[in-house]
Amino acid sequence: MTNQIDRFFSALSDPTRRAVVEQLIDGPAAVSALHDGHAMALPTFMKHLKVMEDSGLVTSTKKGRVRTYQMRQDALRAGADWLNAHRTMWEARMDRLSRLADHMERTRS
Amino acid sequence: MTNQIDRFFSALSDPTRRAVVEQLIDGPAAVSALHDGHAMALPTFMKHLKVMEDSGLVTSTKKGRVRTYQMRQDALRAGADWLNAHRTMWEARMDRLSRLADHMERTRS
DNA sequence: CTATAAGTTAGCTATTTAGCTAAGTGTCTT
DNA sequence: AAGACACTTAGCTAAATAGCTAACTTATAG
Repeated sequence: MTNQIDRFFSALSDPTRRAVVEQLIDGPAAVSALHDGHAMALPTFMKHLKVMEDSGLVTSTKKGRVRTYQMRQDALRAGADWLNAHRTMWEARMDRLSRLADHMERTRS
Repeated sequence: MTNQIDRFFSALSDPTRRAVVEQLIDGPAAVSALHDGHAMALPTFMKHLKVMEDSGLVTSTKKGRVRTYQMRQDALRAGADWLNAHRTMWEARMDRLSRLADHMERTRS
């Protein structure tokens, strides 16, 4: 039942996974390079990578014994769009409210 | 250990909770008004509201027997900022790469 | 050809999450 | 004062998540 945007936000709700995004923005990297510096067992870390891949954030390809992860094109688009759209609606509403307050201020008996 | 941004993304990873955000953008609403149309028991629904309040997305106040929820000022800001910043970095990198590819194209023997 | 390196798979535990029902607490309304 | 209304609390279950170790597979290096 959980759809893509659920998985997207869920993937970003963990600091380990956000760190991976930040690292991958600088370019593709192998599992062990990504794992470096994370104080957790490799299989645990690999579960995070799987979550990220399932969420559409990243893709991976294997060559020889090394698997390389990379950001996916437009990975951050859908979530950013959702947030920007809703933030815009919210700010528009705040605007209307403050204009209304202004008006009531100016026209008070 | 889970920090505010974890909770923020986690709160938005559920469709029920995103629907509540959308409803609250139109203005504050009482628990039962928010609950309307969601096919789940009220206590279950209230847990979602608690998650949202803990995440900093919304606040609530109680007057008489009615509790009213409202969007919090700048609720969507932190998450939108994170995403926009990272998307920008990513797109800048893509730009550099495509300029590089161009250059190699033009200077090939 | 053996050893090491890079992942992977399997299987376990603890915690969190999402759902439920039943019963309780105040606050209106009549 | 009684009943209805709007939550709230308590306590349960099932499934998902995050972590671990141990053992396995497949490349590459020597």
